[in-house]
Amino acid sequence: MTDPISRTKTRAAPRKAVQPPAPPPRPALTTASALYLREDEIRRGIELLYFGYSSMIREVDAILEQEGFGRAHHRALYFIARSPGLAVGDLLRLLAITKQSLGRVLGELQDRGLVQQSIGTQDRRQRLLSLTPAGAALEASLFAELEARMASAYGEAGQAAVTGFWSVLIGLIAKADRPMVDSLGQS
Amino acid sequence: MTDPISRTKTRAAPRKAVQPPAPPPRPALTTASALYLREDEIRRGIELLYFGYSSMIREVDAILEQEGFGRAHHRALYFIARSPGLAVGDLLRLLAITKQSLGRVLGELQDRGLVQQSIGTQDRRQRLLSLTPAGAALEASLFAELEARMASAYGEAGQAAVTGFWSVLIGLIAKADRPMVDSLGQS
DNA sequence: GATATTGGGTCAGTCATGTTGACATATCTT
DNA sequence: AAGATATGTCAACATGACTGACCCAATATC
Repeated sequence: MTDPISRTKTRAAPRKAVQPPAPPPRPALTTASALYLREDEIRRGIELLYFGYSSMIREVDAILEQEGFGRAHHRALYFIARSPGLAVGDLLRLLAITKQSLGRVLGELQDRGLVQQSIGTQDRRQRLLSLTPAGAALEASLFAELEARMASAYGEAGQAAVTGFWSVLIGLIAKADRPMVDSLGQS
Repeated sequence: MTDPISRTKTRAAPRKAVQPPAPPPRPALTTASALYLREDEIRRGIELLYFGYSSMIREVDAILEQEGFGRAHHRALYFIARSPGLAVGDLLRLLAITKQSLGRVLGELQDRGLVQQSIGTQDRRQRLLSLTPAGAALEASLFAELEARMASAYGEAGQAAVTGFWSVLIGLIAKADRPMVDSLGQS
């Protein structure tokens, strides 16, 4: 029993502590230094995106928990608020989840009287989603939190920074998906 | 049974389709128009952040799935790669999850031979985390995907935009958390 | 007009990742 | 010596994803 790696043992077997690893082999400052600089810039972007998103959503999570909802409910509320009359299929494409997953969330929102459906006018198979007054009120309170954070960040950074912020994010989105995102504004 | 709202019924009761909602009451173009403009800018930021993050992570998810891992494993790998010798407690603070959640993830990574621990030099209670060569290889392949996306977005947007991108994201992070994020670079 | 496709809904089971709460052990601090 | 800290572990549970298999109604196609 020299190297207890397996996790299948019934009673816990502590994982071995090894020798401290050799320090990472930092290259001499030659032609490679530009590449290292670039890697750091990339990593910084990844990290800021991760922590920025987490921070923005944190307070919203707290409100949602009080209401007995989760982020999934919020995303549905958000996009329905953004594009009233959205069809179920369009919402599915935006969220990129399965019909079954969305079905549960949407069902709960309808049963709580926050979301309602109407029958499509051109295509009667469609179900067009909209918020009830209660749904609009909840969405507004959630949006207010996001807005406060975002407006403060915009203000700190300035208008030019906001433009840059947008354009980098657009660049991250696959070209095929960009029309979908762009069309959210004007409905 | 006019309004089958309850979800407690055994057999499905279809939710009612209501009258199409009145069109949203857009205000006349008075003093409020500046506010509406601002709301749209805020919503655009929220959406781009959501879709940008999703898009960036998408291909990484595919690789992880092949390996039988999830995003949680990736986050651990990422931060250990970023700050070799990171203590468990520091990783917990970065991820903002519970010890038990991290324990499972870290255990799996160790059992698969991707992560190893060593005993802290100043404080022998600490367990310092580092990647094995296999772990470093997997992390590198995941990073390569993120890097490709991010570098392309940086390139499309230009250096000035990248600076703006960073500064808005920093603004989103609570001031108390900023030192933690900043310290990732120089370890 | 018959048939195929599409939009939406539902049941059932599974998985990944988070949570509380309670304890155990080794090490550091006072 | 006593208490605080860093880490690990067991157990039970919640959420929100997933796959797969069906169903109905309405539209499109041949």
